[in-house]
Amino acid sequence: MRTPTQHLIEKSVKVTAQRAAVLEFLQGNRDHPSPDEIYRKVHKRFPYISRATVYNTIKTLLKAGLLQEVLIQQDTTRVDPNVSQHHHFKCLRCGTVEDMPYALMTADHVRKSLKNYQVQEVRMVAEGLCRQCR
Amino acid sequence: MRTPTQHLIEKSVKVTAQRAAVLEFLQGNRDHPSPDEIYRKVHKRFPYISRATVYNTIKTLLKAGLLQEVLIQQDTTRVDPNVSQHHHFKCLRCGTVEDMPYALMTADHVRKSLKNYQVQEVRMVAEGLCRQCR
DNA sequence: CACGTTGATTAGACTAATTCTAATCTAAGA
DNA sequence: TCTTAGATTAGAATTAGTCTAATCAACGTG
Ligand SMILES: [Mn+2]
Ligand SMILES: [Mn+2]
Ligand SMILES: [Zn+2]
Ligand SMILES: [Zn+2]
Repeated sequence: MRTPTQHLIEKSVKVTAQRAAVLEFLQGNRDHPSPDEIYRKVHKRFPYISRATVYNTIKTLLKAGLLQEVLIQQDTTRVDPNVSQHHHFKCLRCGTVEDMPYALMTADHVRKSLKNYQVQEVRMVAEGLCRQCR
Repeated sequence: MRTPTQHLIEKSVKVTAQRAAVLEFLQGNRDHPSPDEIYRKVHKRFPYISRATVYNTIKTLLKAGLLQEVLIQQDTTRVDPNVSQHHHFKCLRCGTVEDMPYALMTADHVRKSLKNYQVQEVRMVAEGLCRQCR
């Protein structure tokens, strides 16, 4: 299991304590957190980090392919350390966001129906009640 | 073809010149505009309307079922006078958002694969290049 | 068809998320 | 170790959207 530092080096990203701390938090997280959630959590263990650095680091990690953005709600960005292609399910009661398999709807499937377009990606969000909430 | 005023009366929404102007603009629009785009366009013909009223009117029309929100980009809301269930295609070059048929991926399809969840809705966004841009 | 009530409109203050700025600091290659 | 390009920082600026409280107007009632 590679450490956050090893991931950064692999991607030729300059290693700093802040970046490693953000990446370490993200790698153990399945909650699709917002930048502010990341800031508050990392800030507890590393009180010197600033919000600007969290935003900067998110951009750096996005560019390096270590992170992706998920479009789940309008008011705030949520990020996802699972960079594989997949879809999402959002519980309308408790708000949790879970992963769903990409096979449910692939870009290829859309291509078959949309001949005149060049389809590169497809994202799907299902909404309803999760196992706990229904 | 019903007028904006007739639509408002049907939905028991108090008719005002501002609401009719916003609804008239929206009904002739397939661009999934943002609140600010609505404000700027309506403001040209109706210079007395305020931004607050545009936001208020959007909420009123959403509640009345004459409008829906589409989650397409993070930075701003986009609204859709097409209130039927459907999906969207966003062109990565020119930014236009077009409608896609709901049949491509329905809530029923997801239900079959997610037995433990109670799926209420499903939204899909495909991205790529449109006919003009590819 | 004037009246009165209830709800709509308004400008501008406010909030929250994000970006920018410019001074300071530091990772890492030479 | 030295150097420097790039990273970090606090706080200001920006932007989308909400709130406030004063004014206005739609429309049901008489
Ligand atoms: Mn995910
Ligand atoms: Mn649409
Ligand atoms: Zn739940
Ligand atoms: Zn295009």
